[in-house]
Amino acid sequence: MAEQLPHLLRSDAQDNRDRVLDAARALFSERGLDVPMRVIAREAGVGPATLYRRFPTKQTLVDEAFIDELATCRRIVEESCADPDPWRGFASAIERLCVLNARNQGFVNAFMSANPEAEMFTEHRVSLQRQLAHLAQRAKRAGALRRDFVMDDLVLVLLAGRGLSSVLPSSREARALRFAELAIDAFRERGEGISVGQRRR
Amino acid sequence: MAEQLPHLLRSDAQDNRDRVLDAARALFSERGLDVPMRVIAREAGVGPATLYRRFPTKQTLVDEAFIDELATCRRIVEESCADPDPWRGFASAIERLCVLNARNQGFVNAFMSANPEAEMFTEHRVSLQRQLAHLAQRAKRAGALRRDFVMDDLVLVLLAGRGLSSVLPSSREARALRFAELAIDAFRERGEGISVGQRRR
DNA sequence: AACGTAACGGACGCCCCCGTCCACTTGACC
DNA sequence: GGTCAAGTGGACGGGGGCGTCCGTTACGTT
Repeated sequence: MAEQLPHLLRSDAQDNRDRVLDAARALFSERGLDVPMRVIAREAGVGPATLYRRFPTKQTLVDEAFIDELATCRRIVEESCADPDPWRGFASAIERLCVLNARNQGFVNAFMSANPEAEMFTEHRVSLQRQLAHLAQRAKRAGALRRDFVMDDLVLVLLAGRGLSSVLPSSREARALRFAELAIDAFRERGEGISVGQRRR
Repeated sequence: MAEQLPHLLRSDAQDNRDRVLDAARALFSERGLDVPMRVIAREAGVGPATLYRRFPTKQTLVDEAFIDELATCRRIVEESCADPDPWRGFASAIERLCVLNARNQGFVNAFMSANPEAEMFTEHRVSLQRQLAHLAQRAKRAGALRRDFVMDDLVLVLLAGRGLSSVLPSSREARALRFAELAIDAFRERGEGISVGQRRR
């Protein structure tokens, strides 16, 4: 996590850099991406110039700050792929991604849609999307995932999860879990009992 | 819609007021609430001062601009309550509210959470919430709505619907419909293969 | 047509945010 | 301990949004 490439930075510079990243992570997670750079700098106990020297643009800082979360994403999806039960793997991926999104306000915004020029993100995005697609296809083949499921549905749910940002931090996690539960139920293939009122040609 | 209280405003003033409201509605719907007042004024073909004279604060403008949508909300919920089929009423309310939210970017933000001091909104909110609760209870009693449903779930879905703001306007409506479909499926009581839609005891 | 007042809009001040510059400080190496 | 480049933070300029002031315009009434 802490950068330890053959210490090109002076020790105090490295300290400050780490403190800035910590502060950025905390604030981005708590309040979303539109936290002023000054606030991050003040929180980290450095001046604005120091912050800007390490991270020339706000985007750079955002990218660096969320590298860990990105790794978490990959781990979640990989563990889900490793689950022998296709449906449980699929469902647990959704649940854990929802919780992760709820915990980090800014992450989905940073990852999805937002910045098209962040090469690092797009690269990981396509990779993640491929794994998720595989996960979904496996679950569908097992007959557990609704037949009309498409990948866009997953994006829809993940994007929607962003909407519960406004709830107060205390209940945020519980909300995310409930939301995931509902989403998973929505995706579950329901038995042969065909319901009226849903098929709208 | 157009204010016609015994014309206290001069004709040109009334015209400008209407144009401002039209522009505000269009821009808020399309781009969300964080549209600069200047942009609204320019779009309406008036100066900033004129705008601020009619609507002393941005909040005032937002409130006025969304009065119609609020009425639409009420109508949707009332029509759903009037539906003899409990589940269909509940489901159609969700679907239509989702579409309405997708069509008007800023509306949910304006209505939910956002401004606690907008007395007009809060008043309507509690009233709407009561009706929705009735709708839900009726559907639950009919055995069509999942037993563990709570009102917070509905808020969750409506709030989440806000998250699909980022998709481009073209596919927005289709997304909203699909999202509503998923939400409705999530809420449907899954059970003994009973077909919902017609009252099943 | 003339007049008084409501209405208008360009210009202003204020604040917040971004990113940069520069004179001062401090860590690291001799 | 001395040296010096790397590092630091306060101050600056630019941009944009909000809300207001004031000289000018034009409605509508007589």
